[in-house]
Amino acid sequence: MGNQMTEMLKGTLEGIVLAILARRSAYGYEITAWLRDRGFSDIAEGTIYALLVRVEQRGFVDVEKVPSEKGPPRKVYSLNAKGREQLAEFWRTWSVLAERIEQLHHNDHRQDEGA
Amino acid sequence: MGNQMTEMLKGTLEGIVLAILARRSAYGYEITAWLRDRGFSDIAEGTIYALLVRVEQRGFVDVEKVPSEKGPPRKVYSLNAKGREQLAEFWRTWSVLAERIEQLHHNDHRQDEGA
DNA sequence: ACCAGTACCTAGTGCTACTGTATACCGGTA
DNA sequence: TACCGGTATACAGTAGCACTAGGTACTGGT
Repeated sequence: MGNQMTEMLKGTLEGIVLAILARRSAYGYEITAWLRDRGFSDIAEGTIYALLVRVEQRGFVDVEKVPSEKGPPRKVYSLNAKGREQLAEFWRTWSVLAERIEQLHHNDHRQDEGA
Repeated sequence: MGNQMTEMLKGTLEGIVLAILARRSAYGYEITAWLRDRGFSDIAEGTIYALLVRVEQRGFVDVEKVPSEKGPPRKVYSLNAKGREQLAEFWRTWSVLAERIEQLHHNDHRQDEGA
């Protein structure tokens, strides 16, 4: 993937996955496929699994092992209360950053205004 | 600073600084102060200097040493052509990411819509 | 002589995403 | 039977970035 996007995903990818899990429970392989369907073109599979381990260890999600007809058992993740709080915090941080950057973007197109 | 914001700044802080330099040339101490004035509350000084070294090594900026009446000489950075191209690339990447995330943010508030 | 403000620099740390590889289960096919 | 592709997870090693916590150096005021 583009190096720039890779760096930008740091700190946001976790929020993205939590947001997906807020809509419905899902397992790693599914999330990866979902992300690829949307524009997140080629997020490495390994990345998602590592992230899911992380959020599980932090207690943001509950896990349930569910047998699959098509392969090995799935680990289905559900967002819990703590995870929902974390997601809310993510949106707060994101909003602050996005707003400040959009301001810069604006000013970037018409130079000089001191304040 | 908040851990979340710290992680989110990875990959975006460079773009932010380039955007600042697109408006006018500046030196490290000045940029740090500027960022603190704006909402980027407590970005560490060391961070900015390290970042400036990086973008200089990549050839995105030109540097000029200017004596100061108030302390040691300043290293004034100016965005050059290559830097302007990098900044444009940054805005492209940012736009893609921000759009996708905003979509998620939207859907986050009214559940289920399959596609 | 000392301190605060200005201005810069650097080694080491922690966190995160990526790469590459390994494991395992299933169905289809040669 | 043997093999391959799709499904599904896991993990060790790598690279990049912001932060911490120092340090250097120049100026003016007390």
